[in-house]
Amino acid sequence: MTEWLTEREQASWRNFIMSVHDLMAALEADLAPHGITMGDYEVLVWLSEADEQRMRMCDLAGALQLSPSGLTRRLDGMVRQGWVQRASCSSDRRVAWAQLTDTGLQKMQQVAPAHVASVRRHVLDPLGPKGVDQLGALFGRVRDHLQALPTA
Amino acid sequence: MTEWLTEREQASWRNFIMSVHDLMAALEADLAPHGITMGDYEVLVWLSEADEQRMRMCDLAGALQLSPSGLTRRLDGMVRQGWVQRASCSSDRRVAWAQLTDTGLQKMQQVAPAHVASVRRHVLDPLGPKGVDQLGALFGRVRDHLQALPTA
DNA sequence: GGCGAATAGTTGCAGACACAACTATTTCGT
DNA sequence: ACGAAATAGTTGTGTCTGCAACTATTCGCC
Repeated sequence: MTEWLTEREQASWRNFIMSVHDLMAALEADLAPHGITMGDYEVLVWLSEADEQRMRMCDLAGALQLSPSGLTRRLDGMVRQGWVQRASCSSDRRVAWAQLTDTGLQKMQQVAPAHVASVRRHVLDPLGPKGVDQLGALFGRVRDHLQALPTA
Repeated sequence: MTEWLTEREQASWRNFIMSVHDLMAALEADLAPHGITMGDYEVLVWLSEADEQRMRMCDLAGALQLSPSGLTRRLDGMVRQGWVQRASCSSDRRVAWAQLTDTGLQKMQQVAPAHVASVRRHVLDPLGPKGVDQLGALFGRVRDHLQALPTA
């Protein structure tokens, strides 16, 4: 309840805040030579894991933590590249399916090893197994806490 | 060196990735009613801690992990609000100082408690002292590792 | 059954940011 | 001491994203 952070708290917090930016930049940079962004890659991953390799736009937006309009435009680009298709839903004509194409699946399979290696190199290896478990536990707690008060 | 992540690794990694987005959004949302963004707030913090409460643009950009042009525009906005001033440097006429104003310092002092409370609420409290130390240690390792290979 | 509310998606618009190109100034090698 | 290279900052441009407004469809309650 104090007004300020302790030295320790401040050091930890800044370590975190400043690492995140560099980390994301490094992952993005590792993926760039393979001709895809993290954003598009994540779409491929979610769709590839989904039932029939397709998702409703709104569910996909939720999974990606993206606004509806943001997803619309991201998908526009991916459709242009032939990685996904839009398909209409017969049972609910409001929804649009985002459907992974064969090309998209191939792209994902082609790029995934590089991304996995990148995550390993920048995060998992430096932290070690113990550290990775800690990471998961810490952010699990943060996540639970955040979801407990979504609109506070 | 495996091609994929283990279940454990995947769970930890996704916990992290998805938490970060929500966490930043929550911090931003807590600050918004006070009429300032995280980005501008961080500028105020850095300047308030700096010698004579001013920094060279390039140093400030580095501290904020922002591109030169990004900082130029952010400062434009903050100058408009009267929180900072630009000043020229007599010893090196290439550099522009970003100088915190009294108004800017007051603004920072006024909103800081809210931000500190927000960080406590969303991160430090859920993690506890042990967790906070772990957080700092983990990202210290990530950060060291990243800085070891800046342009790889 | 029918009308208001909720939900799915897209589009217009504005903001934040990075990269590239440019100017101005300083530093360094010879 | 002079010219090339490095450094500091700004501006032009394009991309990504979110919010607000809008249409279309479905759901729920009377």
